[in-house]
Amino acid sequence: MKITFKGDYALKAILDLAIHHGRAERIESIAKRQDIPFKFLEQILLSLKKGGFVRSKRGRDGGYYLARAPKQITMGQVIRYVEGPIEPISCILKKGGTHCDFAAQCVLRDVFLDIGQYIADKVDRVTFADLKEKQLKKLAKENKYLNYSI
Amino acid sequence: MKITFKGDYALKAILDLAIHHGRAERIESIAKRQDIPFKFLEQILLSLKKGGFVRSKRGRDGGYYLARAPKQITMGQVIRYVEGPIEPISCILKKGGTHCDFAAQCVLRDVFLDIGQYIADKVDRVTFADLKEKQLKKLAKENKYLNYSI
DNA sequence: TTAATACCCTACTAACTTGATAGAGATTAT
DNA sequence: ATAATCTCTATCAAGTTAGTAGGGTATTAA
Ligand code: FES
Ligand code: FES
Repeated sequence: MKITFKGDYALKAILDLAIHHGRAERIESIAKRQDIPFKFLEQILLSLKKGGFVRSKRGRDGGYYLARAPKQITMGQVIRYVEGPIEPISCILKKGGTHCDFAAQCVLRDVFLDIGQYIADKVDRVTFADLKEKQLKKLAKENKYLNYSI
Repeated sequence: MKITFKGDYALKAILDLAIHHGRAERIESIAKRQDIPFKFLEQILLSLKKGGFVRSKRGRDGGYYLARAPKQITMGQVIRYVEGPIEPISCILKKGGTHCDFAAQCVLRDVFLDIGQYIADKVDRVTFADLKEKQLKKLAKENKYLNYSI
């Protein structure tokens, strides 16, 4: 019951691009800011590009940028793309992809479906515009106390 | 974001023992009813015994039985025991076990904590008495239509 | 007492997933 | 040209998952 580093990194990368929305950001900049291994992030961004979340520009002054506005991207879309289905499958899916023979009588399944529904609802409602706003507020509050600039 | 077969089997085994509460059930009977590989279930039950969920009786007419009433066992207890923490850790836990350096500013963490809280609440509220009751009702309803007996 | 029954325990393994790293190639601004 | 950047494929060590194998030990019916 966990999200992988890959998924976590993907979310962080997109949040980073949301915060710097409007210009192309180099992989290395994102990697440093978000503390992600450079070469790993390279692969993740390539995958996110295939998924239609980001676009890129090559050569000097190149980098990555969001394919659409932060408001149009949800956590759910990203998680499903890099991690697969969100539902905490018990044996909801059996081998093939269709659900198991006992599904109709399975009371465990009901609980997991309920949980899956909650998670889906949650992550589908959170956009990267929301995350960006919250992130900036948190940082602003910190700056007030610590006198740092980022 | 998934539960393993081991966890699924553990839940099914305990539900089976809850349904047959009062007598000792052989591993093989449980394995057949719940469609679990015998030798795998053997290990799982041994582990559940160490965890204090079940007790056993050896020799002829031996088998496993619940260590306490179905009402006193929750899904959460079992899942945590066989699967570890329920929370969909983002990078909430870093290497050691303490949370990461950026936790205070991390907006992703907030979302995952919320989800983790919901899951924990849910599975901690569902007891095996609840599951047993629902299971028996489902089976009864099926029997009415199909004229089967189990 | 003894044979049958059933749990106890440890070791092993094949396949898969995770979290990367390596390096050559393609593209673009200056 | 050339330096900066993304592109793409391959590889890999470590860990996890889903089992299997096989002998050992306790209990009890007969
Ligand atoms: S969904 Fe298959 S047994 Fe529960
Ligand atoms: S909790 Fe560590 S960066 Fe989010």
